[in-house]
Amino acid sequence: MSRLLQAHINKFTAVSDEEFEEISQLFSRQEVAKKENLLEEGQISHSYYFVLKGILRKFFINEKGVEQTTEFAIENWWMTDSFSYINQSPTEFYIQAVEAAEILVISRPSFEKLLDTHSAMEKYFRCVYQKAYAATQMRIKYLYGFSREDLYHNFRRRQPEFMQRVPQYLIASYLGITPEYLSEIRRKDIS
Amino acid sequence: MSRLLQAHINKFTAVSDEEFEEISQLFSRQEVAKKENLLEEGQISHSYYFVLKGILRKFFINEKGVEQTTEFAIENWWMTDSFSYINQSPTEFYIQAVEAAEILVISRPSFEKLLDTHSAMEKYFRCVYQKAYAATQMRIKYLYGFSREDLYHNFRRRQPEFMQRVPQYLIASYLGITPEYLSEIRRKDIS
DNA sequence: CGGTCTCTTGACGGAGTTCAAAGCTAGTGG
DNA sequence: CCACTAGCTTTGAACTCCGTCAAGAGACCG
Repeated sequence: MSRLLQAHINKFTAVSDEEFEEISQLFSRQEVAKKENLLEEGQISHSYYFVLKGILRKFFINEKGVEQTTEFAIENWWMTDSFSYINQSPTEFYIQAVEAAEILVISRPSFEKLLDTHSAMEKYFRCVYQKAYAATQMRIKYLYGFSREDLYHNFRRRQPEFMQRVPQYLIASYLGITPEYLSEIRRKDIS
Repeated sequence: MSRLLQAHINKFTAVSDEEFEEISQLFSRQEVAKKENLLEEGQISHSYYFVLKGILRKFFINEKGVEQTTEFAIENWWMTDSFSYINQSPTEFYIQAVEAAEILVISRPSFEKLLDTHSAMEKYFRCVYQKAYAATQMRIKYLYGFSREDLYHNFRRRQPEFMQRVPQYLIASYLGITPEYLSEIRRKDIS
């Protein structure tokens, strides 16, 4: 059903074709239109998403009513609001498609079953989380140590694919700066 | 040997006394003096630490030569530089005891063995990472959405134990503000 | 006690925001 | 396939939060 997920799992652990066949039964495939919300503030996060194609973003709305993007997910990335998912508490986030996307969805009960019946998946998700955690740690380091301008240059250098596929006001939103200021930074670069 | 770790593991999964006996063979106990470094910039992170008593902190030194604290760990918390630990690359961080501490240490080879021979531990660490990841996600949300002043009030409300046990200049370092500005914020609160 | 480490105070400066308005671009319907 | 509109990007001026520097006041440890 989805070679992409199978390949991703096999990067971290080994599952046979037969086992993956069983695993993939627990997922469903879904198309998401541009700007469609998969999750909205106040809801409880019941699903886990794996991106096959397209881009998702996670954002919240701050006190001033401004959208703050905290995470992008492209092909091969997992996405959910873990906090709401773990505690089954109302989320403070939105998950939205930046561009039309194709995803795999697994519900919480199925996810539990997945982990209980396939011990390889415990390992897989341990690795996925470990990596995601390490990445966020680095992210926090950057948020602290860098000026907004350096953040932009760093982002540009490390994630060039996002620069091309994501509109500028969303990059500003991800970097925690205003579109106006981002525009100013870019002007400096060119001249 | 350590009831604390056993209890923590049993919060997420079930291990018998006998199994825990085996598990605990892989750890060693260590005392850390105040201000002693467990890890220094440029080294490779070979160990994972579990705090039994006291406080550790992780920090890096930014371009201006200022220490930026990115994480505290108290009783029942795990600590390492995951990025260096996973990739076996030189770390950019220091890990230091804020106050005299007592910790459990497990080396990377032992950690691998732990995961390979005790499948319950895959589950345990999957849960630990999942939680840690969710916590960092929230942390990033706060770093974006809040002013430095709000960050302080939020920290004070949510982590009162740290307020009491950690000196103010370290809290400033954790919040990413100067001790001077933290002092100014506190003054406003009192009057 | 004496010295180092921590916390406070105040004047000044700069990075980044806010607000308002104008120029672009891309999608949509006729 | 063109025209129109809504959404995106750019510009500039005023303002604010927070950092820097310098100096003084406590507080803790030997």
